[in-house]
Amino acid sequence: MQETDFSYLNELNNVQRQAVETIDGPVMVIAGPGSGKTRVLTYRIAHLLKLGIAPWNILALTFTNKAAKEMKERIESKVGSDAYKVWMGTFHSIFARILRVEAHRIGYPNDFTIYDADDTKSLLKEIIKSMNLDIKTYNPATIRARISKAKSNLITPKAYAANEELLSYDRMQRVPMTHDIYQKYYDRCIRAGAMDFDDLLLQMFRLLYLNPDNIREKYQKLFRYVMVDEFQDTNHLQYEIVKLFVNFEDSPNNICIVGDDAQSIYSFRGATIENILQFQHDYPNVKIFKLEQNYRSTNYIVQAANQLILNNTKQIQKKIWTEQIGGSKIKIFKALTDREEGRKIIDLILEHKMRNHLKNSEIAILYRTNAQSRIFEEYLRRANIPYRIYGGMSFYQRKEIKDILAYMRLVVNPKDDEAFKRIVNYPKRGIGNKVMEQLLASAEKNNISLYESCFDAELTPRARKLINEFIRLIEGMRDKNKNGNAYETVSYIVKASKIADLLAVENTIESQSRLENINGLLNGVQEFVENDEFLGEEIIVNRDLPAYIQHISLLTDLDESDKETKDVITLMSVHLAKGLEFNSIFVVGLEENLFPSYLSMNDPDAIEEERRLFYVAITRAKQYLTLSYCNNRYQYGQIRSNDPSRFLEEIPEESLDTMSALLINPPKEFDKPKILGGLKPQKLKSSNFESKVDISNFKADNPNSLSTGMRVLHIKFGKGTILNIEGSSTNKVAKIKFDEIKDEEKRIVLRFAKLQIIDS
DNA sequence: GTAGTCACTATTTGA
DNA sequence: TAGTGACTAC
Repeated sequence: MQETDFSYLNELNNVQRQAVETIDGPVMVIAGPGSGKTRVLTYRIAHLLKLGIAPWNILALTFTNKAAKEMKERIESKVGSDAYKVWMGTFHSIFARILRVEAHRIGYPNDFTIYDADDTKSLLKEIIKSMNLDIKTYNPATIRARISKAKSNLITPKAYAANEELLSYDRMQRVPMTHDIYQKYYDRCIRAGAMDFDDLLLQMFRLLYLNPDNIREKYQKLFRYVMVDEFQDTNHLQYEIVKLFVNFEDSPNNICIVGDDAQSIYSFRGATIENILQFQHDYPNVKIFKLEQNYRSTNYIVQAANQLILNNTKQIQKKIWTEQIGGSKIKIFKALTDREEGRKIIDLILEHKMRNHLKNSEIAILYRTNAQSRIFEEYLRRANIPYRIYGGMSFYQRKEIKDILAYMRLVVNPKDDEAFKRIVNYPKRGIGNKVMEQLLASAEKNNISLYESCFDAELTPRARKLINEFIRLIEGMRDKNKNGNAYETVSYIVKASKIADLLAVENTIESQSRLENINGLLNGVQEFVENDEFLGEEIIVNRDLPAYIQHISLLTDLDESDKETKDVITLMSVHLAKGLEFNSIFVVGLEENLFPSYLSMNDPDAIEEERRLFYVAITRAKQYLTLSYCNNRYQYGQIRSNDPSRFLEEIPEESLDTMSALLINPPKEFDKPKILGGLKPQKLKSSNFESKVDISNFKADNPNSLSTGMRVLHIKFGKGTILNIEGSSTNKVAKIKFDEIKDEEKRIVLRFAKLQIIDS
């Protein structure tokens, strides 16, 4: 090792430095937004390495792959490639890796598959139906949440069935059979060699707790230094696992947790701030460091955040501060409708970019629910601003990808019933409900998986023949996998399954893009196969198909982000934005019943969580923060009107740009001045923010008066030129090139379209 | 067994 | 509104 150089410690402020240097015993770091939390964690790990601790003796658990990846890269820049030998990753991915080696000790195959939310729901549905229960009463999504919560609280099916409190709750909810469903679901997962997301934690706990072959000691010895990021987001189960790693006789209790109670926004999935309080109780000699200096935002934003969070009753006292005085005040915009909100925000972004010389990548639009993204997407496209939407449908959730993935899963683990169900008749091979019912009955009778039941189920000759062909297909793929690497297997699957052929024959824009996605998947597999990966003491050379499947099962949309570092505007939910920062942030849809969500309205605790969520939203902004709301919004197909969000009132007046009122609609609408933290109604102008298509003046012309070459206005696409018109009188179709729609011209059916002639 | 139609309903956040 | 499930016709 080179001459040890600790000069990097000088790059830290006082508290940060203490948190980094206190490596022995329990440590708790309470870190406000933008206070250098990641910095502390990365420097701390780098420091441990510099002190000669072996990288594989360090366990660092995060909540997102992205956070782990970023930290690894930052540690690498300090200490080199040793960074990659640190056990660093999400709870789920680290535990999945351990279980891939140890699962056989607790009744699962090491090549277990991971059931995602869809798999779980589909299995629950099957179970509920098989019990002759009403699928509407027993909503699979609700049951899933219930089971997930039970698992997060270490309640096994047996414990559930013995828990009078839970049972009576279920009776009150008129779903008394929930415990039975849970038991059946649990058994079916084992039968299928599958773990859901919660099982990755629960089975990890079981492994350590049951302690076969003294396995617990092995990991207690290995992980000499344990760190947990975003501790406020851990649930009970996660904390219990961490304690099993750390607590043993004569343990030095080298555990460091980092978190911010004010940013706890995941209670819906079982996270509990109680863990932070409990931690102080469990480790009375804990050393606590509070990072309160904010290096991210201007004072207006920091003060607004401080004031806002004071409205919560439950919190650890702290006050964040910044040296960055001055800057832009917070702007608030009001719109009449959700569409107008979209239009205004995009207009504002255009102007904002010009005036402040911002790149697209410095701007983000944040919203409470993913459904809100559509309107912004539409106006961004119209304005020709490149953007990227996170959340919603991710690459690995696309149908074509999940189909291929299902083949891969069945190849690796033939007991995977959910994969089986998905592809047994895709592409169509004449195996329908009838045959499926027989297979299910046979599997149930013998307590075997569906695939296993294929071999000896009694079937009609026709079905027998089809099933045998299917078995041959899958066995062929399995052979391929035995001899080749993951890439070769997946290429073979794509070909042999005939999915690629099917899409090629279809030959639509849709199917083309599906084919491209499949190619993208293949490239991903190849990349995975070629890249070695470190973890622990040795290089993980095992880049096989099971490893790949596991890898992508735990990926999220966010993890794809830096693949293309294009200059685009970011659109995402506030939840996803946690941990990120942007120069300019737009938080939209600040209305009662939306943000805060209507589901939290009657629950003070839930309102506090919504407030923390808003706290997270505004503290993402470095320099510019803009908030908006509207009176009327389309929701579930009807217009609803909501009051402005209570959170707007909670922003201190000193932080607000009163000039932004000039851009708000006429006073007539402005009937609740108190909402804006004391803002008075003023003479207002809205002309700056008219859209390119002014809906109030729009008047469609008779389609028969249209002809080639005319300039027309379309209510959705804006101005354009008619290139030609074809078809008979009632079915006329016009080809129109719109000025602001890139690349293709649009084919517009005149019977439906509303076009106004602006120039003939 | 499959494809197409119609009616219904559930509306948050995510590893 | 959009996605899903049940039902019907082939």
